[in-house]
Amino acid sequence: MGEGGRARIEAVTIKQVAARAGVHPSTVSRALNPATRVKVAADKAALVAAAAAELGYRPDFRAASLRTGRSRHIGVLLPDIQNSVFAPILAGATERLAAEGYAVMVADAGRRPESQLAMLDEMIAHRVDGLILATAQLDDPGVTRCLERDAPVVLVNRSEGRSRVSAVVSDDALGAQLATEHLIRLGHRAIGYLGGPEHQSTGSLRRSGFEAAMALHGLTPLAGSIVTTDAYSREDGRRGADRLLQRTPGLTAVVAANDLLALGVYDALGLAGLTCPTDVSVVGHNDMPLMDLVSPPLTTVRIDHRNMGREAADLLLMSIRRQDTQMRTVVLRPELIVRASTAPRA
Amino acid sequence: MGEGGRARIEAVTIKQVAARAGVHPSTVSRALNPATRVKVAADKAALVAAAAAELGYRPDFRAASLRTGRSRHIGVLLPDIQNSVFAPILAGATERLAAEGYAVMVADAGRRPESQLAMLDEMIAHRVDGLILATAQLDDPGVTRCLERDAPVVLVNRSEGRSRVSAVVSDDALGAQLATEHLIRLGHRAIGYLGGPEHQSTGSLRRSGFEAAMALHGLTPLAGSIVTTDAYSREDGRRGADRLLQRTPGLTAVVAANDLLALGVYDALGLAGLTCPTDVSVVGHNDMPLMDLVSPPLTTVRIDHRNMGREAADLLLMSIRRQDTQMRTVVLRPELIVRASTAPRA
DNA sequence: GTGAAAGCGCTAACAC
DNA sequence: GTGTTAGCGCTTTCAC
Repeated sequence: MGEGGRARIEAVTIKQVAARAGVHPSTVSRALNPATRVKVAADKAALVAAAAAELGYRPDFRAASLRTGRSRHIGVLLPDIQNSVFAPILAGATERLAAEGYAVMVADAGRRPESQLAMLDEMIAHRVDGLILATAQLDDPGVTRCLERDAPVVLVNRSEGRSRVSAVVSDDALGAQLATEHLIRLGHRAIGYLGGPEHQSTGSLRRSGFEAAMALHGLTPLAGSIVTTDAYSREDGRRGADRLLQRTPGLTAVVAANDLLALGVYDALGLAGLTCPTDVSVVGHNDMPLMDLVSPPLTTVRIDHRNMGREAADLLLMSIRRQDTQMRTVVLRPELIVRASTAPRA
Repeated sequence: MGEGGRARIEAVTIKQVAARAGVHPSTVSRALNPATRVKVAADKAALVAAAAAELGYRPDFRAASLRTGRSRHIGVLLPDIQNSVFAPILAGATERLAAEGYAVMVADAGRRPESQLAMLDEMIAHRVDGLILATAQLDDPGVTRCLERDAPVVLVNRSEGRSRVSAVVSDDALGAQLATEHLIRLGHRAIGYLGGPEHQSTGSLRRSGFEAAMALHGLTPLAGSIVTTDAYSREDGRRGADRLLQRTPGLTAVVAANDLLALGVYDALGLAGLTCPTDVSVVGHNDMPLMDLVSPPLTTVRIDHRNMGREAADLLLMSIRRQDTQMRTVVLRPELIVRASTAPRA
């Protein structure tokens, strides 16, 4: 590659195009920008277009950005790229953003707030025009930082406690309620709950949904039948389910706050010599890919994460363009997907 | 947010820091850059650091980039963000890249070469310092474009036919061979092959591996027992397996070029009233997440995709830094993971 | 060791 | 409608 110098992407400048077309650089700029093309004579515009095409000219967005103050970059902060919940969110967001000419900077920020803040600062240093955060906690320092920096920001999947910024989330309480009522309808009474981190909206709201559904049907959770975990992982799910089974032996069903946790319940049941759904019914949350293929196929609550990503991008673009300065929360409706991990109480 | 103007991330400039510290902007630049810090007096450096911290100064990478010619952006082109093979690749790459101070621009480029080229051009317009392509075909126009543009590029997961650029791939032929020999060892003779797209290295090499293994053991594939698909999807897998079962009724085992295709084989077997592994053994390729939980747990070939992403990032960084101008191909060793989808021939 | 000055490639306000 | 000019925020060569 190249002639031995430092590796660098070759660049044709606006000046070279101008020289070739025999016009001034600003005319080239105007001719190439759809918004200002009307200001330039048709024949010159054609000349410019031809010259640009011949030279393979691509405007330098960095330079334009420096001048206009808009980078056409959006930062997306994810807690875990490999968690399959976030892939469709990212896909939905990039779909919308790319269509609008925005480039997407992605960071795998991890679970620790400090590392999340560091990556957020990094993105701000790259002068992104706005941010989509999938990392929010109920009280989130990243949101505070964005507010300080006056950076347009939208939360996705998880919301904040005090609603300081726009967010796109699923109705997590409703989802957990649908899951719980499905079990109640199947005759279950001794229903355990395996929750996620309580400092995240998903963890807290889904638990509320479970409790609300139980109360609504005059049921009181048995002592020790609500367990929360530190993270949404299969391993944490297994450990949590172990505790649940040990503390509350009579359980005939478990509502898990997340599919990964539900798979952990499968693991724990297997280890305890129990069978799902014969001995214990299990419901998950998210409807991750392949949940129809695990054994038994998981009854769960489907969330349209791809659409969630799209909506978040739309909200962010509106806020960047100030078409709408309004803070708003979009709540998507989840759907119960009944499969074979739930059965009538024996 | 803000005082009603257009949304914009507030910026503290080097000038403001200089004014506050009572020094010249160039001194601030030198003091803040680790490489040039030695050139500035310790007391002034401390003054600058304090001023920068107080103001919350973050250098504008775009401006620096314009000046230095290096954007510290890397573009990653994926054919499908939602395919779980690419998430760990992206995670591994961002891990390395972020550690080295590079921001990652990601694009979901789709399967069509035209859209891939368009997104590639977009990234080049953003003046990325280099590119990681997970989209490569055996004859890839994107690679040609990068070469024309003199853009540092590394392929990941899929390689090119003529090796024009560096790549990090799994030994796909070996993987398919391991899978096939495992079946042969179990006594299977009538082994079918369900392949992926032939214009991709994975599709072509895995098929060769299958054929090589068969030949090595004196076996000849039955007529019609090799079928290829247009895409690595569960649905294409089901259709392909239908054809396979119909054309070659006596098959007792199937090597699939990919886990998704293998799951499609499960679907087709179910539809045909056959059972895996009792009637037909199945082997996949990739060891996607959850393949241990599907029913039956899938015997497959594990590839360390996260490490693949890391290695690709490393190779790219070396090429950008010209520490090593060498074109090189890193071939990772895959590993056979035996689970319950394969059994001795009945 | 530090300041002055130029300039990366572009856009936009201004002149004509 | 087109050219001129200035400048976005930074780095880096050149003086001193």
